[in-house]
Amino acid sequence: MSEQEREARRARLEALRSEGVDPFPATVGAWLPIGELRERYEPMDSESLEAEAQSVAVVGRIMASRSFGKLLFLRIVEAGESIQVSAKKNQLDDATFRFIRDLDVGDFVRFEGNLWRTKTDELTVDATSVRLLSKSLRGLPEKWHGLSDVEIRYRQRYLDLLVNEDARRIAVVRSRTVSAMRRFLDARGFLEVETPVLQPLYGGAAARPFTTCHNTYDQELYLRISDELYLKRLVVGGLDRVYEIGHDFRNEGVSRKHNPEFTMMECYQAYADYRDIMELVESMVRSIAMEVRGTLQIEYDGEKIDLAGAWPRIPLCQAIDEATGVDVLACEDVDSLRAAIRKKKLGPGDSSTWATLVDDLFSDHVEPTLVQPTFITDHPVELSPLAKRSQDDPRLVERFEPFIGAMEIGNAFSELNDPDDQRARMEEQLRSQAEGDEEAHPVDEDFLRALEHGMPPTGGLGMGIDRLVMILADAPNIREVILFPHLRSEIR
RNA sequence: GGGCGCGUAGCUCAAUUGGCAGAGCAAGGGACUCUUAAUCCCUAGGUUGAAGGUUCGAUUCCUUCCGCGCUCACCA
Repeated sequence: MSEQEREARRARLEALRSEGVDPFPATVGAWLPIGELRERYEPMDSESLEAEAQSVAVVGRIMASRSFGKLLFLRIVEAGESIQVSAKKNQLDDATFRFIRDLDVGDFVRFEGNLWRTKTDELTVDATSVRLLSKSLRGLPEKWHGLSDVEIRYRQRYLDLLVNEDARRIAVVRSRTVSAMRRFLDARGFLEVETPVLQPLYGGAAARPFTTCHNTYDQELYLRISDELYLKRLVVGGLDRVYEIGHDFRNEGVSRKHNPEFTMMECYQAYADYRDIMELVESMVRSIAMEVRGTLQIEYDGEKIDLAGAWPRIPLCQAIDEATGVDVLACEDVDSLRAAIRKKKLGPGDSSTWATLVDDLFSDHVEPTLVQPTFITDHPVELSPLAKRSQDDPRLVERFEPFIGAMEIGNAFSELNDPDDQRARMEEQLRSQAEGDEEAHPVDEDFLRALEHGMPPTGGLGMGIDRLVMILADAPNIREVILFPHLRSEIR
């Protein structure tokens, strides 16, 4: 039973206490990082180590132990680096030897000792003294097969991180991705800002929000679905280049690509348009990939992906035409487009509006093919209430979405700064909301007032950090790149 | 939310047609001074996710519920 091992460990804990040993001491004492130790001593052979005869101190968590009666080998890990520790009965007093022998896998310890090499040439710290740093009361998952139960891996991520190298690797890739992104944006003169998560009105994306309530103000609030409208207010206020990295919350289903709470980077650049932002995305992804992976040729889901160079720019309607033979721009209304879809036998075409039919065609026939980095540009205006109209075709907007690995990793446009057009589009959204579209935006009068004060021509970008990390870490599921992904409550 | 699948010891997995729930690792005891999945001997460890039902008998068949996965819908 699970109790069995825990009782044994508790018994040892009590035994230590009764001997006057603090199982959870406050101080550690000086120690040498294992990584540094390896760097310094790995090149040295047995004789030079012996000649050096210098005592070292290491700390770490015991991950394995093997006993030969009068000789013990332990493996300790600290900061992802590990080293072997030996304890020899004939070189230690009885109490110290017994103390080391009775340590459990999982305990944190500090050893002092001398370096030597075993018969198999392994660099090893031969312990001369030991100090317990923290007692572990539960065993680690199995050492050979490891931990593969997906539910435990997500719920008890600390175990996953301890025993599965890949979990640790992905966490590192994620951290480095975010810091590389910050460095890139900072270097381009962007200012990192923070805007409200709790908002009286939500907007900036097509999604249903989470709702909450402020008790003392008796005020209904929404967890933000995007940062967009606040960041644009800052551009109105003269912060010409701003970005924010934070969580957005969308009250929708979960999938391989969707977590209800996810990390978004949004940036806005005044005096720029969506073409400038395309250049920014190409440069940023290249820069991050070089820092994180050291190469622009990566593999995702078994496909080789080349992040170098300029990415193809394909207008959305053209991409649909090429994939399906349906020229959506030639179909003036819902009915003619639906007729064209049925004529090509591309499915029922049961969405209710022209724009959503276009969206469906794209999702079904184009998106799965966008494995190499690609910009899909010039979306229908109905799908993009916050983007500026295209100069060439008023039915389209200056917008693009970068795709990698058949996954949309961002969304960008020349920001709509005409307050009257913006008002008209928001009111259009209101009408579709009345018709049952639960994801339509409400009208944000405060935002419209800001636009009336004047916003410079601005290019804006939102990028899904989780998905970018999936690409860079070659992770097939968004839950692998989120340390604590959303799961149903364990306790009902 | 729909469909399909899964849930057995701390971990990884077995269990014939419905017929006494088992192994390896981990744990406890013992042997062992060169292991790195150490080896060898012994021991203990289970409400088979939960609750019902069918049956002489259920891990196995049925129903409901809980959780997880895949998938569709939703969703950028």
